Amino acid sequence: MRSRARRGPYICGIDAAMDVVSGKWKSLILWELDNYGLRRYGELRRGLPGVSEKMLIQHLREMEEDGLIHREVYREVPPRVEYSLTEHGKSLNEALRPLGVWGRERCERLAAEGARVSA
Amino acid sequence: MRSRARRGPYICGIDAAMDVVSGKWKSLILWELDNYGLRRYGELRRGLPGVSEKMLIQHLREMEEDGLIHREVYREVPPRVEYSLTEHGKSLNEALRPLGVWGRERCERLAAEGARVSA
DNA sequence: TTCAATACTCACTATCGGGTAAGTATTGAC
DNA sequence: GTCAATACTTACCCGATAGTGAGTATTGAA
Repeated sequence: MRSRARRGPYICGIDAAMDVVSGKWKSLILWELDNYGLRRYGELRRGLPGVSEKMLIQHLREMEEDGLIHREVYREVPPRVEYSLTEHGKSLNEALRPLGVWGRERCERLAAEGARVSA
Repeated sequence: MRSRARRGPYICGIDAAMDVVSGKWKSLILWELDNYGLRRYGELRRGLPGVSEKMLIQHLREMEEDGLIHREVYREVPPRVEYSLTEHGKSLNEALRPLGVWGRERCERLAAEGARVSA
């Protein structure tokens, strides 16, 4: 299998950041973990409606490998695994904030356009 | 053909911004146009070593449709077409800046790691 | 004995982004 | 008549990304 080929060389900072954050659910995982602090696998799955189990663990593994999140396993039955953000994950989330603001403004523009069109 | 299906609905601002900026060369195109102000098609192609003509115009068309760039055609022979950033494009570039900084720090971390490993 | 609960793991398939390479249109210079 | 220069356009292919659905391991409860 082995996804994850990149990890550089990168042509610029944006490229390096994108490599880590590109993936259908990664920014949402980042947001969930930032919002809740600590999240079990099943909680994440239920918190991201539509995510497949395969993609969820694949993304979690890659983000762990990239040093964005921490994975804590409790040897219990039934098993318990808790995910949280590392410092790098937190700072990435901060760095994404302006982009989120820009995106929300874009949404508003699109909504306004749509309203004008459908009027 | 028709790429470009999204344009919402988006689940959050990051999602909306990512939809617009995801594409192998888009952030670089943004940077080129921000850096030079005005850029012809051929200049962009030469400024982005490795880009294929197909991907370049595809990205340019999508970015124009998304309101990020302006396309000015001069009816001359041989033809001349100049691209530039719109206000939205400029603000997107601003919003991407912290991400670029984060990415550069990540590059430095990776380099340090690599140095330690190869030592 | 069977089931529930949790967190995966695996095989198969489909879709999409991107690469390659050739072709188009226009007109002035040679 | 042919070529150069520019900005595309088109057809075909490939690999990466993502979806589907079934299977695994453990142990306490019913």
